[in-house]
Amino acid sequence: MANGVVFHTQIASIMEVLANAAVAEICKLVDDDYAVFRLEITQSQKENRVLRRKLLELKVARERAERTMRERVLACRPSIKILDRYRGIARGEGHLTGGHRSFVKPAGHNTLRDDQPITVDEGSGTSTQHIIVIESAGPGVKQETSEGEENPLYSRDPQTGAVGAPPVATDKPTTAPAQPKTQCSITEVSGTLNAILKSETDTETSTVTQRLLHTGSDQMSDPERMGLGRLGCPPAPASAYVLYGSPRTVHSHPDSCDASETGNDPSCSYISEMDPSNMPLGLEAQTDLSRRDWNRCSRSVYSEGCLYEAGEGMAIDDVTVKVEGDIPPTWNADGHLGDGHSQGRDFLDYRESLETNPNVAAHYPLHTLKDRDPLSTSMGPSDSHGSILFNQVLNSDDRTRAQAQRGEATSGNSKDKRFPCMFCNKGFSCPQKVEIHQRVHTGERPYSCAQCHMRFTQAGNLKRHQRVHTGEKPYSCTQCHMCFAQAGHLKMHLKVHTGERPFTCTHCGKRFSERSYLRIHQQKKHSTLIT
DNA sequence: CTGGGGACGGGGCCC
DNA sequence: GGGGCCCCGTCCCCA
Repeated sequence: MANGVVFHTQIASIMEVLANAAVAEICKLVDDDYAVFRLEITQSQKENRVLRRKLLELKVARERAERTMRERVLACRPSIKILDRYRGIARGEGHLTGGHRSFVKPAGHNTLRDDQPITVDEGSGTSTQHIIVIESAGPGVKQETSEGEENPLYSRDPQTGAVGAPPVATDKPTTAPAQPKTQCSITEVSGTLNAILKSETDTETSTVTQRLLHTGSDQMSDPERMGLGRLGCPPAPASAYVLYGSPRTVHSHPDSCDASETGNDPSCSYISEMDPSNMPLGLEAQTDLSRRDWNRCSRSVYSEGCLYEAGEGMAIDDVTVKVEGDIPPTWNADGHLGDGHSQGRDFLDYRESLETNPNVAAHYPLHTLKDRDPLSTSMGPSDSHGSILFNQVLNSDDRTRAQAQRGEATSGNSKDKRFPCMFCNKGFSCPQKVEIHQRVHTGERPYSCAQCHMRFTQAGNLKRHQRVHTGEKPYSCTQCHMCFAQAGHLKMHLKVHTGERPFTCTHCGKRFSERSYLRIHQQKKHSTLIT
């Protein structure tokens, strides 16, 4: 019995020894493998660093090459290239996902420091290779007209008012006598270019966005006050326009590229730094004559609306475009600085106008625009309403384009419609029609509802709108007891009773009472669009 | 399907 | 008679 106990004890001891030996062996193996593994990790990390460095070098080289290429392209066709992208965006071909934007910062605005580059996504939004900076600074000067058609108003010295004073421009191309009339001349009447698209190298300006501050006070010429005054509003249509912007001068100049290569494209616009002290431009410098001419010549072309994005850090209170020469009034704006919610329609691009509209090149003889007394001249700041209006402008631009695609727009060459829109070349029978139509482009809404302050481009639309407040529904259905505020709605409603469905889907044969229903159906069911 | 608004053409009135 | 101006009707889009 005792022997059995001893035997078991010995067995247990042996087992313990063996177990310890096994554990020790395992630990040794693990340690060895761990050391090897650590060594491999270290080597891999070193390789990763090397590869990363190489990748960075390649990326930098690629950026440099692309930048060089882009600069060359901009040197030839500065306006078109960048705005091509904007047009794509405006048409929904692109989407602003927080990168591809234009920035407009007012003078004295602290949120964006001068010369502070803003990296924006460009093109497909997959890379951030270039920088577009739209600058806005203090008062400056832009006085330029196309060679040979100098307008005394436009050539007026902003300080002295002297007619015919040469531009302050210093670039040779500006004064090149060989400058043909077809070269673009981005002209601003009384002020300066407020915003420019500038290449990263700060050597070339590709296009311009102009901005006017519309104010009713002649004293509001101080740049700082102007900047703060953005929260004000253009109080009256007849008041003067004041422009504030960068102390730079943009020159049109003979294209450095082969003229035949550029064709009808606008020439390059170069920017040169000017001494702000030498060119103070305030409203005081403008003569009454210039103001009158400004209003007379171009009032209907420009926006009087206030477009604001309250609290968004950026406001587009008054988008005004003046173009003389072959370049279209191209502008774009994004009221959402950095919020990542920009939609493609937040851009407005009239570049297309240039491609088809020779009238842009010349001053369209707009009829004298009387200072009408709209039902309400309230043009005050409208917080979010401004963005709504802005989008409506853009939407209407798309709509106009869609109508043109359906052949509803006329070319303006017709004898009966010999008054073309200087933006889209659509022809109208009389200048008043053109004026109304151009509000589509300018965003001007002179008719304001006293009840809700909604604004309209046409008096009739305001009148129709006011039925919303009055509850008037003068159009009643004879088949039922329904009443409508619009005749068109009654007409549409009657189709319910008649069963009329004139719009047929070409794919499935389903019929609809309205074109919009058919369009929605085809989009959903057939993924196609009707034109 | 309804309701609201954008845009345009046509017609009448006045100068 | 022609042009400017205004009003109205209409079509259309979109929510």
